[in-house]
Amino acid sequence: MMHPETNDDWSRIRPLVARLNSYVPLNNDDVVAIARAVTSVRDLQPGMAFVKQGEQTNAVHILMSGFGCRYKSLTDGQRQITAHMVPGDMSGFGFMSMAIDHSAAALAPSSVGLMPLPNLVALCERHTRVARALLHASAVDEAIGREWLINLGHRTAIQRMAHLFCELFVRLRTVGLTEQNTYKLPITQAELGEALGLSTVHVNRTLQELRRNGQISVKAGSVTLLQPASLAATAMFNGSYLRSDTAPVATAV
Amino acid sequence: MMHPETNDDWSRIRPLVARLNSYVPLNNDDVVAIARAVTSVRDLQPGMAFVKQGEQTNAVHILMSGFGCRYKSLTDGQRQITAHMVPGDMSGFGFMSMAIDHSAAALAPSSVGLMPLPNLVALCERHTRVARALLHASAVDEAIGREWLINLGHRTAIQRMAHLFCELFVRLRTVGLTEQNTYKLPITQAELGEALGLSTVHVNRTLQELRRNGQISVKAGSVTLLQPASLAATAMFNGSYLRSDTAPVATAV
DNA sequence: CGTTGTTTTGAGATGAGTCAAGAACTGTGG
DNA sequence: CCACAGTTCTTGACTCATCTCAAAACAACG
Repeated sequence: MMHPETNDDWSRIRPLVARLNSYVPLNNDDVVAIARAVTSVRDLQPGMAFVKQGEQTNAVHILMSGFGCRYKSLTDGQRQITAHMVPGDMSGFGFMSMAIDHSAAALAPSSVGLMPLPNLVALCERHTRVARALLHASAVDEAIGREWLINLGHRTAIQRMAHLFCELFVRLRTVGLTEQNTYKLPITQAELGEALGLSTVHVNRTLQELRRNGQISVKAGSVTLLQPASLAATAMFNGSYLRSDTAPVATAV
Repeated sequence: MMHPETNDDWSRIRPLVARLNSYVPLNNDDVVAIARAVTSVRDLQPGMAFVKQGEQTNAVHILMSGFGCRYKSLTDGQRQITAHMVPGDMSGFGFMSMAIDHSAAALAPSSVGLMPLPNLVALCERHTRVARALLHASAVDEAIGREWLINLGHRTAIQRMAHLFCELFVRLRTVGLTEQNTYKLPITQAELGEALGLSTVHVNRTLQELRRNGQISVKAGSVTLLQPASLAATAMFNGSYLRSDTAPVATAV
């Protein structure tokens, strides 16, 4: 008979653990408990939704690998992406007896784990640190949403895009998915536009401008921040909202 | 010696209770416990902040009366309002050991109550219904944020404004602060613009258009929805994200 | 009745959208 | 290994929603 904690289980929850651990240091017990609370994991192709608007859910979805997003479909057939999901992110847990107002889907080949609500509750009760880390994570998610609001409300196309690249860099670095200043971003320009509230055409032109400025390079679904400081400056990016430390003014990127 | 529950205490938490009760029916015990968990109440003049970016807090703030907002200040001196606060709304509770990323202030003369974190925790532990209602409320707050993202990302000026007027109508009705199709909205056009991501000038012109269409009337800080259905249509407003019922497609407004 | 903040109007500038078409990939089957 | 179909990316020309600047009308308030 096989033990539930295989190597596989471990690597699967690594991003989640990395993220939570960045907020509240966890011990081995905590990590084992998290691994045990995740029941099933399923693989998704790009475009497949794992949370659907209007449904009710009794489990929390955790992105284990790949890349995803939450979005709302609009009446005119368009959609607005309201958040990106990187490995270690989970869908909010405030939707118990409520029809959920948005959908979530994979943007790249991904795997998604399920943590049934009872497991989550038990996990939080027995592992205070995990509970605090989860609360912290959800506070950061909210803060990200607020920053997006500023993006759409006050920033120009180039600022928005630069800001998104900075945000994703920091988030992916937190879960150990960056190499130097490079990370995988396997999404189309159209999808970028759906998140940034820009037309595909304008996304393209804006990307060109960032490349022309020597601020980033994009090839084969990978983004490299060539001049992180300059990029952060044009984005008016200050990463402190993504961090747990209480430093009032954090260094750029 | 005076009993803690005076008439005053009761009327103060009425909006909060109304809101929570709309999500999960509460009994008298629950209500009394909520009233007791609120320690101090303080009055604020327009413009005064009660949550400040960068601070840490060990209490939740509850707007008892008046009108407020959360916002982020930008480097260029502008600010983006990220959420309106109507009576019964509370500041998120995910910021325990964390520097908060935004500020909150009164937009009209308001009173704000404090609920220390220990009280909140005890309240949730002993009153499951209240805990569920609070979670529900915070899920609705998140949903509102997502809808704002769509506002800024995909809707035109007139749609955004119509949407905001619909949203506020439903939210204020939930806490019993509407009369017929009228509610108090004691904020300036400039402040409207800060929420909608529009210049003051354009706010003005957009308001005129809504008036010319006979969709709303605005006088002396009061808004009246003259043609709610028409307004909801131009806004592409569907209020189901504000409600607790699970009806898949709710009626407009 | 002046001072200050808010609303309204006008005119010109511009960032981003739309439409349309061509180029460059990507993967697939012969 | 090539040809083909389907995306995705790129470019150009034109339109338009919204912004900016600037000033006037109005309101509130001591």
